[in-house]
Amino acid sequence: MNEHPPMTRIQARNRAVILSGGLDVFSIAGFRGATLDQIADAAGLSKPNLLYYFPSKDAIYAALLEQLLATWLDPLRALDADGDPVTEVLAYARRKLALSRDFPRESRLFATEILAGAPQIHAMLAGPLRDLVNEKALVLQSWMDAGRIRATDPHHLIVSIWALTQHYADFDVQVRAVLGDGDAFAGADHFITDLYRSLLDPAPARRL
Amino acid sequence: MNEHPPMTRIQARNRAVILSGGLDVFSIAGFRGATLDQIADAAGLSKPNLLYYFPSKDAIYAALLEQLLATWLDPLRALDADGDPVTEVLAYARRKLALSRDFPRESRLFATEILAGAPQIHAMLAGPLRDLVNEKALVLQSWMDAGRIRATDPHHLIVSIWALTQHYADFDVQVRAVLGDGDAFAGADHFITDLYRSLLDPAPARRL
Amino acid sequence: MNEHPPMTRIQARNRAVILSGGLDVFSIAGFRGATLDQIADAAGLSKPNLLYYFPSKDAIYAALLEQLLATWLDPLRALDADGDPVTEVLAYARRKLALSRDFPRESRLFATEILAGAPQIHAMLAGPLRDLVNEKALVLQSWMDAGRIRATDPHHLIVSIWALTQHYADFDVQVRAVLGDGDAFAGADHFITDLYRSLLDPAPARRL
Amino acid sequence: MNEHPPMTRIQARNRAVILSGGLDVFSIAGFRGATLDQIADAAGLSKPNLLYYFPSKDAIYAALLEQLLATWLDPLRALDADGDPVTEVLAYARRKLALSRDFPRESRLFATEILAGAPQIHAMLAGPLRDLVNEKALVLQSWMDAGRIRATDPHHLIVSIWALTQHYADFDVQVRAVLGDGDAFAGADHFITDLYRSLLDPAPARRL
DNA sequence: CATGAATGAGTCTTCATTCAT
DNA sequence: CATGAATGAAGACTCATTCAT
Repeated sequence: MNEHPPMTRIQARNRAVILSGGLDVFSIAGFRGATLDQIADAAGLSKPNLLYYFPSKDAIYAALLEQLLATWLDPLRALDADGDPVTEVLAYARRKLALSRDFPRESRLFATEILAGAPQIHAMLAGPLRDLVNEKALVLQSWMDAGRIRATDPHHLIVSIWALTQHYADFDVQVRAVLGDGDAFAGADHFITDLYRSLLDPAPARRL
Repeated sequence: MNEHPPMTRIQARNRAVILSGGLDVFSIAGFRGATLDQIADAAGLSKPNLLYYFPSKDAIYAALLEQLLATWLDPLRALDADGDPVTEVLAYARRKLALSRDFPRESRLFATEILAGAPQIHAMLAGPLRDLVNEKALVLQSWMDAGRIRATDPHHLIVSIWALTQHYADFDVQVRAVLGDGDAFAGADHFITDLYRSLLDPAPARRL
Repeated sequence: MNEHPPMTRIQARNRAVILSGGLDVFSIAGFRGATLDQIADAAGLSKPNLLYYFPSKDAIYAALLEQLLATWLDPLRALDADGDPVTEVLAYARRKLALSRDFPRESRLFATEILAGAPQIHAMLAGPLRDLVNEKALVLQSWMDAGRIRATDPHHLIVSIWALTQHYADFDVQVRAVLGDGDAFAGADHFITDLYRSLLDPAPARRL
Repeated sequence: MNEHPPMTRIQARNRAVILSGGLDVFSIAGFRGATLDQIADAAGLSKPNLLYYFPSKDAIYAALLEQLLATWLDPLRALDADGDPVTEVLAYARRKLALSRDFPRESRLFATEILAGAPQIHAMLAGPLRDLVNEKALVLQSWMDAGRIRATDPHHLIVSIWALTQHYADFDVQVRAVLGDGDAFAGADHFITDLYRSLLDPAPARRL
């Protein structure tokens, strides 16, 4: 089942530091803007040693994206058709926001890739992502049809959650410049909860 | 008052053509990813000729950002403390969305700059932008205090409008992959209007 | 008819010196063994300037081979079915030998390419070269059938002429070590003439 | 007398395996074109292990050339001044051809070395080889003087035998492209025998 | 105003070789 | 005896920029 020889401790460690260094650099500079020198510095390894573990700059980038995509859709996948509608949507939005808070570099990596036209992950967007979104949009639609949440466009609802939650990671610099250097995520959590509860709650007794 | 010699028609035209080409390229590839060759191609000029009109690659980029920033805050500036609160906020959001629809390259250019850590425009973020946001947040707060819109965090309200509206330009590739190639902005306009009306309208007779 | 813009004098000159420098280096070191630095030195240009005129190392090599192949088959093409058989064959061998004498670098370039497995020119060998050899072998065969030259294998006859004549260019170092530094080609010319006259002349009054 | 410690069976086997792998690679790619990775692959050993048995890439190459030169001159050495002249020369040419047939990699290795200017074996060419050729040329000359073979240049005679016989190994790719994939050596043997009998036989009753 | 020519400073990648175990 | 790990030096190629006309 495992086609590769077992990884030694050194291999595992070095691949990890390289990926972490790569994430640091790629998430700020994008693929083209990043240099192997920067990544090697960030990883604390020499440049040829980098290429001993990964065959090329592309391979590092590809490994990072693969690793990212493996978990990127998890929050949406967890949206449960059998749960309470408002609770489920709010929980999804908060999970997504927590992901941005805990993995801002990954979020920015994703953003740079999308901004560049998604050369590496276009297939995933048009395939698995689209399918998952359509599936969950049906769930949302069924809830709306049953009057359990207010009717609105389910696709745009999902997209709006992405936009809002990722923004706090991706536009971090701007957010901090405007909101100050405190924890923007706590306030964001409140605001986003408030926002989607207002939109979705069919019973307008809104304040908690 | 005009320190530069008067610009000939050719000069004006070529500067414009270069800036447009630069916008094409920078907005997709980012600063480092863009090359003068690509910009020259996009502008239909030779590379040395580019550098006749702008002293360097940086200068083209800086000129684009400057041009962008000159109008970037206009929609927010236009938020009128004397207008009807809900109407004003919704109008602001829709103006911002229209800007994304009509100037997606500019939006992406701004996004790449922010993602890279805003090396060129940090001062503007921490200065004029922050000041304007604080000023308008006070307006929003006064409306909330007067019960004319529902109470929520005015800073996050503004940030959320940025996030939502810019997302449709910046993450265009992803949005199209998920929503299809139709006009996402029309649906976004409806959704965003609905979303903020739900949040803000103090009288819960929400449906139109 | 001419799809390229007309070449300036500088372009023509620089392309020529690059090709000559490339010939110097490739013919001794082979493709892999040659470096752009060596070629740039031989051409008297900077390395980036080399790549201003040719897009890559491969392109220089390919241009040299193309130039070579354009004339490589001329001596054999000139073998005239209507001429005197012995005269024609001897003249062909002597033309080929003269080519080796006058263009030893080209001969060695061809040799290194063949020794490496002919990665670039295999198609030419299996196509035009094979066809031409078959055509001329038929001519030789008809002469043999008519008793105008002695019967032997016409294909091997042609191959042997290649082997003998090219050897004096390709194995120049060895030939000089054994024969001394004098003009080996003069002696070769006599010997080769003698050799093929002996083989082919149907009338055994052999001495001249 | 034996300065080296006795070689274990593993040592002997691995040195042999490395030399064979090196021969595979060097004979196709030349010295510069060959990489230790390729040789290690061909030998089925790891790269550092290669360098446990040979101190450097150069050393492998040098060992191959040394091994080659040890037997390279044997066919010519065996030319017997006391034998029948025509028989001796034909036998020499056929031995040399057989060597090319049976050891084509060695022949190509020699060719790449000569084409590169014989940096490693120039001394051998100008010394032992030259001496041996001169010695055998005297034998040939004496036969000519005695009228036992026809008079021609004995040095060129020897060189021509090298050229013809080695060509079938070194230019294998070209020969196969022109003659087809059959056994070119059988035909070559006939042709070469015919060629030199025609040249040398003093009694013109030539056909067998 | 425009462009062909040229280059120094990178940037990715290869590779022979060394080190440590 | 064997190999995983590491690297300095070099090599092909890119690119912003300068020069000359």
